[in-house]
Amino acid sequence: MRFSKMLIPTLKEAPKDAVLPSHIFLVRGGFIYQVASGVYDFLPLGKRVLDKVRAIVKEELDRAGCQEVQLGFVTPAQLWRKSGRYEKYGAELLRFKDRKENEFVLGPTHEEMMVELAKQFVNSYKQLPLNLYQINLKFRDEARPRFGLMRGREFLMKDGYSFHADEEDMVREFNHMETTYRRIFERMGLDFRVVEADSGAIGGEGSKEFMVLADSGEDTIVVCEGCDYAANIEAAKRAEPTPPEEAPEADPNRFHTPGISAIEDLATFFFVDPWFLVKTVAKRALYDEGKSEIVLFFLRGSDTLQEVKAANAVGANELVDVSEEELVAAGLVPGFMGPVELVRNVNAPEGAPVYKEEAAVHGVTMVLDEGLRGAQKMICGANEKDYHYVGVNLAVLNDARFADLAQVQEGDACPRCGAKLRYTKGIEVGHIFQLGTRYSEPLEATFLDQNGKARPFVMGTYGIGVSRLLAAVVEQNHDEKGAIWPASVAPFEAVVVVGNVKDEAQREAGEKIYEALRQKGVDVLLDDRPERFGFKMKDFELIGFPYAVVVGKKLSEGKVELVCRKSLAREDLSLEEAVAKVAESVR
RNA sequence: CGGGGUGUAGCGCAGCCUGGUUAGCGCACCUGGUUUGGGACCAGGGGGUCGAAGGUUCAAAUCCUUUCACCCCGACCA
Repeated sequence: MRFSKMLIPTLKEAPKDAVLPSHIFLVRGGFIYQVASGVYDFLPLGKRVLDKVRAIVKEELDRAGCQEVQLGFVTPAQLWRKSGRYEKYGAELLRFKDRKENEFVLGPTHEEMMVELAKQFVNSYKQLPLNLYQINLKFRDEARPRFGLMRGREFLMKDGYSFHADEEDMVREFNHMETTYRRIFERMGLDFRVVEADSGAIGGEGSKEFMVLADSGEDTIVVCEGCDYAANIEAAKRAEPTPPEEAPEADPNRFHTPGISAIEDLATFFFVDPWFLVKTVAKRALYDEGKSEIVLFFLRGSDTLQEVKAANAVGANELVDVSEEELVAAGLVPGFMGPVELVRNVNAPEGAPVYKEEAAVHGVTMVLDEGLRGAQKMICGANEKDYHYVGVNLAVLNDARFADLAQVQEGDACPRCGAKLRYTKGIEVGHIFQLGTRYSEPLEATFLDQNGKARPFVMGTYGIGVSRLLAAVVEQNHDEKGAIWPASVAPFEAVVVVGNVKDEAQREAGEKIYEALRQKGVDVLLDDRPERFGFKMKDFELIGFPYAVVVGKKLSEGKVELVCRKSLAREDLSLEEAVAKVAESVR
């Protein structure tokens, strides 16, 4: 391909709204063009990269035994109603009607459609397991698209779904997919971590995310300095923390704490570490069909509430802030809430302090963090204005509802090896998930087992953000001049730059090298534009082809220059050497 | 969805506050010439419903109203 014939509109200036390097360079390099909020056109260079990424994904999945299909981008609303997601998915689902007033949605993900497909054609355990995938457009009407391809509304995604006769086989495939995904991202030259992820209402260890490490990532992940433990902060665990100091000695008592309710102020007031305080976080939990309730989450004052964990603990779709007025209306005392009277205590041990009668609250659910189980000598709100209890033994609440609610903090100990955990940022490029029968059951997708009994498919689901990968690759491979593509996904593996096209000898040598590289199977571009040398080199650096063979002044000595985009190192070689070296380097 | 901001040539911007001839600049583009190892220079040239609609006025890019789009912070993100 010749540069002079290709539509490659490189820009000297960055678009004013671009912040991330990947966004800036993809636009400046002429890869993509924004047509609407969160919707991008792929120009020739962008399309080439996209196709290469897509090809790698396809190659590895096919090798892993998956079968590619392509489902309709436009999907009937009826299916979504059946699974209950038509309402639940919310505003992100783009709904519309055709001329006959039939309702449709643009597919944001395709569980329903794929389950329907399996239901239609898979009837027997003999047909299992089956792993179907597609690489197709998705549309999610994101509240706030941003960062170029990183968070678009329309995007290319690989979504796969596997069907199994039992849990065990599904887990086997899940692990197989993890291996396959690792290969895919390794081939793209990405530095990534496989992290344990939030598996939502399903729970368990059935969800892993593939995170490309980058400061600009939108997800916070917790990684261990000692072993390979890594988890999304929404799901991260830690070894049981050790108390920071001796527990404060205090007889069980009700203590006057006028106007003091913030954790910090209490810690100062009582001269104790926040570890010994009970923090109460009030939220309104939203459920299906517009139902909601106030939930009080209790945890150590030294911890903060992890909202995803908290939402999962009560099975809520979402947690929102709740106003003081609402709390008061529910019979609560904002600023002085504590678990003691609120959680019914039926097994108070001998010698437990006598607290006042259970507070007159209604419609409130309470959950305690695991870290408070059996905690002793604690200080907590007395559910009375300006009063706290000291010397509280929370063992009295052992029958209460406990869950992991606390957010893992930097410096906490690894749950596996005990080394220190720290935070890093990641871009989610893949997610694999043990679905179970979450969709097959409500959609009545069943098969007949050996005994001729109908059973719902046990499913797994696996996603890769294909267009997002372009952004992730650039985010991790760029310098101040532009992108630096790994050869495996580069729009071209090399460019031959003719320094001055009016110089007949240079032009001819350029053509010769270009042809020789093509003969060797190198995906090469010939920059034959009538531009000055510097201009072309800037474009090479901006676009980020892995190698440039520069035909210029040293041609008179029989030399051309090989420039490595990554190191920017250059070396003088004969024409033949340059061709051989490029061909070898991109393999 | 809450808060803030911006819409003027393909891109980046000035002009608006304080209304007044043909709406300007840089880059890009076209023609000719000189250049040719790090985003060249000279000369000439083309391109704009000033986001849209309505209003005020003798007169609107400029003031008012409505509306649309895009961006930023936050909320949200299978």
